[in-house]
Amino acid sequence: MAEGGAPVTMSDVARLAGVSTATVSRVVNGRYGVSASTIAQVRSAIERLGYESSLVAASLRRTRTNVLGLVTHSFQSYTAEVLKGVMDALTQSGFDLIIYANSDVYGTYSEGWEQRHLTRLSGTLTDGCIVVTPWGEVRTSTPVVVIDPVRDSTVPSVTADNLTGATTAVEHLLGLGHRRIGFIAGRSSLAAAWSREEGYRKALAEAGVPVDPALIGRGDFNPESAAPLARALLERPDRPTAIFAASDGMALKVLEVAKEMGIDVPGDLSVVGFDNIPESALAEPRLTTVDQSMYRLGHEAAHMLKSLVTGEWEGPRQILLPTRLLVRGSTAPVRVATRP
Amino acid sequence: MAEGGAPVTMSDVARLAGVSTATVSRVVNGRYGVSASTIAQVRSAIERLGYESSLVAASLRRTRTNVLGLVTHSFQSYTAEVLKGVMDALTQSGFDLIIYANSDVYGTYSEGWEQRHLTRLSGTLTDGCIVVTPWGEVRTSTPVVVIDPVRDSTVPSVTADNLTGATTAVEHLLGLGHRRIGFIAGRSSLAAAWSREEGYRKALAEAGVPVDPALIGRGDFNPESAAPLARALLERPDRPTAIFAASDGMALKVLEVAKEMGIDVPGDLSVVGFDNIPESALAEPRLTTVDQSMYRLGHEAAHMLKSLVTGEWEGPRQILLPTRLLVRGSTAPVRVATRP
DNA sequence: CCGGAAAACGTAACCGATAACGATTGCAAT
DNA sequence: ATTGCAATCGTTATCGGTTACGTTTTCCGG
Repeated sequence: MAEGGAPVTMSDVARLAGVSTATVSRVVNGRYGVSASTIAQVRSAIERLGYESSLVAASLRRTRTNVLGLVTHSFQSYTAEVLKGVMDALTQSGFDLIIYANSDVYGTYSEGWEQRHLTRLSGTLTDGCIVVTPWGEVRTSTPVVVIDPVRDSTVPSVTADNLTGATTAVEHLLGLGHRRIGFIAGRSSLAAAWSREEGYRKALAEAGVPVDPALIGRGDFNPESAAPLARALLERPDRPTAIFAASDGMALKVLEVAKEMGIDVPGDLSVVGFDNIPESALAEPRLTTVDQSMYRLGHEAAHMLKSLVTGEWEGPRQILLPTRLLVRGSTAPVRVATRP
Repeated sequence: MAEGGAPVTMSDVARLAGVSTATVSRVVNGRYGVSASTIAQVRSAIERLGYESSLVAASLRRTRTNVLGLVTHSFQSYTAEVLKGVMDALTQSGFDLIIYANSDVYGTYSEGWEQRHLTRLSGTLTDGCIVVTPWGEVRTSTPVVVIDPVRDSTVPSVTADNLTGATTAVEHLLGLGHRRIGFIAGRSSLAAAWSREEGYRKALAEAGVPVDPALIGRGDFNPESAAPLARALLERPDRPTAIFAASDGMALKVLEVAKEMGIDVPGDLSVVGFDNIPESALAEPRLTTVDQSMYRLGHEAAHMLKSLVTGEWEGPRQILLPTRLLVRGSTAPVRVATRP
């Protein structure tokens, strides 16, 4: 290794090879119009100096950069899954990936982060971007695919089928005999949160169970927001026999609160989450949840963005991916009615 | 949202505000020498147009960009932990983070990836870079901190105390009465792999147990590489009663092979891993392993890089972080000797 | 009312590369 | 020996900002 001095630029190569920078550029990009001997000269100079072209300078002038961007507000465990899916979709595609994360108030949702990140990247650096779970709308001059968009968004997006997933989850609880089913909602501006609530209402409606507004708590997907809501639900005299939380993070908080309050899960309370984050399989009891494959979300989003950039996208601009109910240890048949 | 046309540039702002781009630049960067009224004009124009400065263009001319880079060859679950640590260390620090990943042969170690990624970023885009588990040496013109460097590297680095960790792991096995302890090594060019092997040898030496070369298999940290090695070890007539694998990925493979061969873990065979990846807690039986906090590795690396960039680093350039043995279900006392 | 310094602002070079265009060269056809 | 057409290569403008430097304006005290 060498903590080498100034970075070697294209003009360094040009000088050593005795040609102009234009020629070096042509060689680097394999363009037509350079003689074999000149190519050899330039290549040898590049080799000697250890030159590598600057992504920044190139992207400033070029229209296409063959780099896709991804912006996210934080790195949770599911983010890694998304990234894996994205990378697998990009393998051998010729597109590299740049992920941008800014440093103010990491982990919390500062208004407009997606827009700031996006404009930082999309000016010239990237040909298009994937935005993971934005907090608001996004506008850009290059193609964008959103994973988990906001409600009523018309931006190209990839989402899990939250409606069906939530419906199935609640049907599972109904099938176990539960009738008083609490719900902890996510931030309603997000399409995912809204659909999950719709699924909850739909399943109840189809089973002829009236929706009790008192059993619905309004969280924001942040696990911390769920604790007081769970407590409030469980302290009610007519407390629910089951709780469906709109995210695993919040569901795990429910488990925690129940344990604190001495409520046995799944004996006294059944709990269902949504997402299937890795931690949910580690919980005690293991959490019943709706699996949305983050890997697939990332994979599809990357595939779609790639095609959008090259202009060969034919399919729909809003993709819905199936979900799957994972029945684990946190749900059980309701106890024989103890009501008067 | 709006799929707006061309991105708005600084000269657009200048034109609307009736000033030169130099003045806009001064306002944007809060530099001295602009009257209050002009500042207001420019700000209003920026607001109206929704202008945001291009990271690319700025970084080309500027020396400092306040962006740090990170390069990794793939996104495993531990990568997310590292990233969390990095981001937490960067919160409110004024440094943003850019992660670069290229698309050829994702997941496999193509020679020299770290160097390619690095030069893509370090030309002008970033002030410094973190490299996660490189495959070879790295040279750059900007500061670099390596997580898990190669052997005998002099680059600033952050590493877990692999030697002590491995020693402790083997001592744990010795304490359970094991004497024939197999070892599956990692790729020896990496410092981590080498130290873990040293720890193995050291613990045996201190216990007066001779090292049997036949009990050492040479893997490369890739889980797949461990399967045939484990099989070979376990098919021996004098097979080991315990196996220490240099990584959890490989240790999990050992569990798999043992199950295939009908060998009971931990009854007939004890297994210890290294890393404490999330999956190891999910295995059946749960894997005893040495925890190296990926979060802390990332956190320390980011902290160090930040200080190196600002030139205020005082501490050592090679940091060693403590490890912790997690005793779980895959280890048990050795069965009474069945030897003749 | 004037001189002069400081404040405010514009001009132009520049960062490292690419693209459009023009200039030069070589070789075959006329 | 000219002409014509490619192939080859250099020159220059440009991308979107930043910055050194020069010019103009403002605002004092004398």
